[in-house]
Amino acid sequence: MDAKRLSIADKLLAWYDAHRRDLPWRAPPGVAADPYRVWLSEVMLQQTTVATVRPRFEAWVARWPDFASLAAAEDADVMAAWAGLGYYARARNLVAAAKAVAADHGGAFPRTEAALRTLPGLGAYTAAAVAAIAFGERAVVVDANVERVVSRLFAIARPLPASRSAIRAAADGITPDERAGDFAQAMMDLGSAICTPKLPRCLLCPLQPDCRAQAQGEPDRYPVKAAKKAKPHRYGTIFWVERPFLSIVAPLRVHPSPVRAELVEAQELGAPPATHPSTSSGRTELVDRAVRGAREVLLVRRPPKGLLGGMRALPTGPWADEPPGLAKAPVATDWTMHNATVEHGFTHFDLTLALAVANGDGHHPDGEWWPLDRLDEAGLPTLFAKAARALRRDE
DNA sequence: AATTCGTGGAC
DNA sequence: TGTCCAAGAAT
Repeated sequence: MDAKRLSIADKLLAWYDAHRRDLPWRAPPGVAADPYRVWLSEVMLQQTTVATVRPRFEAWVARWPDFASLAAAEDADVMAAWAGLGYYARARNLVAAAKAVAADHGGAFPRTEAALRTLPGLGAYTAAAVAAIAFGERAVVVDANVERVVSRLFAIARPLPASRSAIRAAADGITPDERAGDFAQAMMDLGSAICTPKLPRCLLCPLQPDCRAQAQGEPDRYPVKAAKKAKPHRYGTIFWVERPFLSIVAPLRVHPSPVRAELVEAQELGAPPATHPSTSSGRTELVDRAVRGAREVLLVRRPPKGLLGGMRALPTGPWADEPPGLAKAPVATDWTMHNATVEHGFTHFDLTLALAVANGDGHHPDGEWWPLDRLDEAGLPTLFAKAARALRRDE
């Protein structure tokens, strides 16, 4: 058999049949994929590693197994479930897309790349990937793996992102009419296991004879990338306001926390309170919490768009080029500056946070008093989880 | 076209 | 230790 007669797609698909990864969102060979799982996994995997996604995907589908259940979910629950995964617009768009499917498509998920592309959170890559993997449509699927593999195969020297159109054209040229979904996943498995960014394993590569970069001797020179900008450093303050779980009742009627509201209401009605969403045993636990002097911390909901948009959070002041101190503190009170600071790196800037601590009570706009011993259930982005950890450690 | 969106792991 | 990077999208 003349290897030259086999197309790149043929060789890659043969390699895939022998070496494909077993992933929870992948149907076994010959079995139709579940579009919901394909879509969810593709969104989770945007700029996120398989190792990070795998357990989060399992937990997610156990809680929301299909489009209908997700469309009916509470926004706060969905955002909390996404906490720690980053790029939180993905979670907002996930719910919006699930609702759009229910409202505009009669509950049926679109099956073509063009129709998928109209859903929020489905861009060029994800629409093509879902169309190919879930529905068998021939679509040109270009992610960072494909960019790397293709730029090496054809030794595309122009730097990214200017080379995108050439890479796409080259990917189109090797995408088969049949098994386009397997081909896309094969490219990604190859990029993950063989055609890696550094130290590619060319000796194991089924496409080695076809690879111009390998022939040139320095495959890891591709893809060439434009120089990146320097990251600015910014400063901010996190405000930690704490109060006893149950002190006095008077202010609570006006500005109750969910837990307190239920307790007060139950006292008025002479009935047991409903179980708080974050508790499991109703009045017993509420009373126990009060008796043992449990404490609560003030949380807020960040604005729906922008950095950490829509997420539950600790109150913060502005980000600035210099430490902003107590600017925009949520309450006028005596603050104690904590010794340690929290360092956090975002994609486009690094942040140093000071920690201001105070005792407080009463009303805060959009505020929510949260039981300290259940803070892990609040769904805080990593930045705030770090701050809570730093304060906890020192108590 | 260039920015703005998180986070954790590999090296 | 800092740098790079990951199944990108929206604006």
